[in-house]
Amino acid sequence: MKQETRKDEIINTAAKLFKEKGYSAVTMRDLATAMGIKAASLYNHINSKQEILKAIIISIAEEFTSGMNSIIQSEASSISKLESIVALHVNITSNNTNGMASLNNDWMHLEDQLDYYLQLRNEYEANFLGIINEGVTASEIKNSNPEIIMFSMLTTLRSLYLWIPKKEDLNAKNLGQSLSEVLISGINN
Amino acid sequence: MKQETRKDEIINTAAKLFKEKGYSAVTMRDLATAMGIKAASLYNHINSKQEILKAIIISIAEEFTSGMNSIIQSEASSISKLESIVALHVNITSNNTNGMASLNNDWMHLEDQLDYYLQLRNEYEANFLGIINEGVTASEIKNSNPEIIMFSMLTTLRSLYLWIPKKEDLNAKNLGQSLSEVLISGINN
DNA sequence: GTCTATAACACGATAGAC
DNA sequence: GTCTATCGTGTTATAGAC
Repeated sequence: MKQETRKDEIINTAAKLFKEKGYSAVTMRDLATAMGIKAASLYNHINSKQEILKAIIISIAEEFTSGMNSIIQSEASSISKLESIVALHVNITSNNTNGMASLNNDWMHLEDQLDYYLQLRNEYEANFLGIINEGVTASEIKNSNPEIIMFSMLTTLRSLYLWIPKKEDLNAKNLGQSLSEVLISGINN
Repeated sequence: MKQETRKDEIINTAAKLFKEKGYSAVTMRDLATAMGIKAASLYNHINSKQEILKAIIISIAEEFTSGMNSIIQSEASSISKLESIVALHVNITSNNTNGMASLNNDWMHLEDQLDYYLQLRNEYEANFLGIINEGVTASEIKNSNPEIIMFSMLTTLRSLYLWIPKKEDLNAKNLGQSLSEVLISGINN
């Protein structure tokens, strides 16, 4: 575990504030106050507000891409791959709850890196849908609407950042298992 | 169908812009440009930017409260009530896709009406959870974690505004049925 | 109902002292 | 590494002409 630099501290504090009010509503003065310093002092560690947003979002997006690549290269069943995706979201979100809020809500405020982010997101969704379609072909998954299935799963997983902080008693493994069961097997008797 | 006033036109245009960039990132100049007028002219129809946000969010929140009250007063089964909740979200979101984005993402920028909004939201979630708990007691719903069930369903339903505009071929009734099946019966064979 | 002009203030970012 | 002071610009909103 590398020790946290002052720049990391700024980025983590910013992520917390961005979660509460969104990127546009958080000023550099807000961020400085939360750090206990003056706004001008922030610029000794970072070059711009935009750089902070980029640092938060792109690193997480690349984590998802990397995790998805491992999953699609495995030879597990489609259902098992979906369970791995649930676990991937639970793990990344548990480790960076605040950053996930920016990824979900403030990606459109990326400037230089917007196209790159959208590319990663589109690839991720295409891989996700591919797994579901495989599962339908293999009769592991019901032959209903694959896009509705992906939409339902992915929006639930993307919203985990809102919910994990309230449920600290559930560890990541248990949460992943419970959530997989609800998403895959449904809720009715 | 009452005819659209200039004020309604401003509110609807604002909702569209708020969906794209969020309340804080949309300026009165942006809004005026989208309307084809100058920023100062907006103030002949509305009193403040805040008033626009309030008009968008509170009316939708009250629609949900009203719909939920009808559902809990019915004597349907718990599963049937959940299907009605899905239909409620599909209907409201279909009729006001842009406004749903503000409800989900910009409620924290409400000033005077923030407490009222939070009260409506908390009551809605409590009623939702109550229906699930009833279903568990009546053995209609699996005895797993009711909060995870609510979280999963509600976050999917709250994200419908992102998805409905892309799927104009599906009408509200079909979408509601397909989504109910995925959420209630799961996806596996 | 829309315009031009502008008030009053907040914003991101920089310069230079310590 | 943090500060004070400030630049240039953008922000919501108002005043008053047409």
